[in-house]
Amino acid sequence: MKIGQLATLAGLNASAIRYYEKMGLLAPPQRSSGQRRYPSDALHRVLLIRFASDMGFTLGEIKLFLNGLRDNAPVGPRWKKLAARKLIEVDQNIARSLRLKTLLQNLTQCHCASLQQCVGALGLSENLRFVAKRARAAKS
Amino acid sequence: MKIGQLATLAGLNASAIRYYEKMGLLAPPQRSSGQRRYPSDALHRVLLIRFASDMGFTLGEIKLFLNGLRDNAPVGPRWKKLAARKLIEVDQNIARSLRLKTLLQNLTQCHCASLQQCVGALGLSENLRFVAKRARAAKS
DNA sequence: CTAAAAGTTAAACTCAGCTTTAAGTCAAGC
DNA sequence: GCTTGACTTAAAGCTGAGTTTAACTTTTAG
Repeated sequence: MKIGQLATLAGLNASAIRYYEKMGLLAPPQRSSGQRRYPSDALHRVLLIRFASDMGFTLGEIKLFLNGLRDNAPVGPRWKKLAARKLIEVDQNIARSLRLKTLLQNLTQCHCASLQQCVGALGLSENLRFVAKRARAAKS
Repeated sequence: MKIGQLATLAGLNASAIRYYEKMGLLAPPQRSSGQRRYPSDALHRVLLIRFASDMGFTLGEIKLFLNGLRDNAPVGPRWKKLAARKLIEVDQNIARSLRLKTLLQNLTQCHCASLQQCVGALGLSENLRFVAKRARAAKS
């Protein structure tokens, strides 16, 4: 299979496939007069990369557990550890998004003429100060 | 107030304040022998920018409704429209995150030795193909 | 008075995940 | 055999929201 076909089947650009190879996620395939020729199971591998990427893993993380054969730890436990950590991130993201949603709903439903009025009316000024305080604390 | 104090109170770096000014979100303040001197209400403005930024608005969007006095539309309705649109994005983000959470939970709880086995066992292969198909469709 | 801390600028750098460009080589159809 | 489309490379560009750097000036503390 040539790179264009693989890319089409995976829903990517060919440049993305080459990028994965360069980043060490995809083994360099055989070449036929300079051009890459992929075995058919390469598609599964690429789809797996896309899948993990869609799940929020960085390419670095994906590389870690796809090429982890040289490490001592078995692949399964390491992968589960990664997944568990990502699960925490996802949960935090959900919690944050829910808070944002509440705030946005309040803001879209209020009858103020300006955002500044809204913020005052909804008592968000304290929120603002709190956020700033936390940011200051986080920096020190 | 000098820029450092404003930055500290807002929980930002001074460079961020200068960046906001450069991007047109913050009016250039008075200067005293070349240095910026801010009135006390500048803090409120900066906090407002941070607040909106935390809510997921881009600086471009924030600029739009903070400096929108030259436009015809009143600030309130325009802001609400933006907020409503952002609300949709937030909802999509939540939905996506919830799906990811389910997948990650399944993956962390299964007993496969490798991710590839997991994907097979959980019937995610179809998912992968579906994702690829959607990606192909989205490109055409 | 002097040294350190905080201010100034423009321009370059950061992060991730690619895409685009330029300049060339190879393959496929007529 | 010729054109067109697909492939090759390295290097540069893109996005957003700033940060960092370098070289310099101003303010503040001792």
